[in-house]
Amino acid sequence: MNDPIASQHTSSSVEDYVKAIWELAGANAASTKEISKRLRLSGASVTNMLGRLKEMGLVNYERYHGASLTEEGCAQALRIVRRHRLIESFLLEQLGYSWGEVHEEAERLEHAVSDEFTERLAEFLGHPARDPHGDPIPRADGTLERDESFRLDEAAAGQLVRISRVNPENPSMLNYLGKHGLVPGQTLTVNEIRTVDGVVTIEDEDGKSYSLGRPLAASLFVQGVVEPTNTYPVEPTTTYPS
Amino acid sequence: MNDPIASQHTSSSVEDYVKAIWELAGANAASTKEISKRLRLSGASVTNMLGRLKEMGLVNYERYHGASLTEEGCAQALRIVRRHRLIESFLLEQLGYSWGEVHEEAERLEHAVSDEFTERLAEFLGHPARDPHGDPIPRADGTLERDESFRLDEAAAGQLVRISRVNPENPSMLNYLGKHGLVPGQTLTVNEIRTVDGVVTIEDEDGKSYSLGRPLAASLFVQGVVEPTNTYPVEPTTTYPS
DNA sequence: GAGATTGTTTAGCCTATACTAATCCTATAA
DNA sequence: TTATAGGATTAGTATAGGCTAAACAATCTC
Repeated sequence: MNDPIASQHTSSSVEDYVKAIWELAGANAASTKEISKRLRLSGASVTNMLGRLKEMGLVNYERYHGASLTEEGCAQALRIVRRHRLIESFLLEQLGYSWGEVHEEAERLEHAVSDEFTERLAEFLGHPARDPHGDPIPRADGTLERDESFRLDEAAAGQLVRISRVNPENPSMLNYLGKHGLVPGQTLTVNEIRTVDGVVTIEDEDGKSYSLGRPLAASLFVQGVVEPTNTYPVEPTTTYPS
Repeated sequence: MNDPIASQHTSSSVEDYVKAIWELAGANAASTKEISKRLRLSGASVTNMLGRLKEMGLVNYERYHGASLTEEGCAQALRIVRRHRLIESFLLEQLGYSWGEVHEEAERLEHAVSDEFTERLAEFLGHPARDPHGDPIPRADGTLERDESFRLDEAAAGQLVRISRVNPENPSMLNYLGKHGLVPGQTLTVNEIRTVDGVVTIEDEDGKSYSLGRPLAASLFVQGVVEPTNTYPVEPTTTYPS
């Protein structure tokens, strides 16, 4: 009577592993230790599951040498990440969740929703390209926007940058940054980078300046912005680009 | 490392049993057979789980005599039903699901969403009192609107009735009824009830008439409507009731 | 190159939840 | 009052996915 008919869903556990490997390593191999730390499981459990994932064709795995995603595993990871980021967008923008609350809920929901739901939600939200943290949302066809951003603490002093995304790992940081308007889209000038302790001093568009400790600075991902030196008048276009 | 901290969620299985018992029996006892049929599980599995549910204090259970919900079990069932019906409302009204698709998705989601999510969703939907099938949505405080409706095939010939809800069990019936506008809120006149084969003939507000076979007629729940004979002008009120 | 350190795997176990087959009750029908 | 049919339970088993403790491999240091 155990009837797996039409179950497009692998188990929640399997999905967690695949996603974790994707987040940890992308196309590279993730070690047992890394995975066990991230999922808060014992190493033994991870070893065990990696064997199973290999059987399923989701990872390449050789003992003592970590695991990397196969093509299929990677596709699966992107499906989960797409679900996750769309759900986060919905929770934040429509249901009024705060940045801190959102992650845990999305973490549970991402294993329960169908592809049907996901695509209808995407439609409902207007097919956003990025979630509220600024992370790109994988597309339904399994492609993912290339991300050119780098950590704020790797910027150069004097550089003009725009916040492209915020590491969603730590809710209290998220809330802090959100409160000060340090959210995706904001433009900042990097005033000083103290390599000794990692403190980064920045100035926002209103001229307010902040000193961010290393953990905060490492949570902010930015892209370089080229200050236009010569501005030519923009030719009027006949159509209105969105 | 198995850490059930702060888990307001009982397992999905437990929730399914509790909900099934509620739907089958309300305050009465449900038999092992009934439960096993509804959940599509073997009788042995059900017996086993009923023992466990009793340990948890969710049901009263004596072997060979079925199980009924305890107060706590009932409260839990109502929480799940509330989640289910709110989710169904959202899927139908906001995401554009059809009546047939909605049930399965809600069935999965109801086990994944938190109370936080549920209440925010209720707010988002404007705190509806009934779901799109016309079923009353249990309130956050655990109370449930009394339902005065009866099955269409138990109406009297000549009676004027209003559809109050539609049994959501059978998707294809739902779709059929929906296509013909036989949805909650519609007013009908019962023309004839053939007790021999259970066929009910009705007439809708536009004068169109339908013959419904027994299964369809038993899926439509209606309330009697009293045709106003004397209409008095309504006194104006000084406050605007919502 | 020999330890020492740290990460990985193996072995053995546990729980939740399902299953089948066999047995046991209960209620109904004669 | 008893036979019997059908529902309920028990016994034994399976699978997924965790765990700990102990053994093992790889790497880093001297």
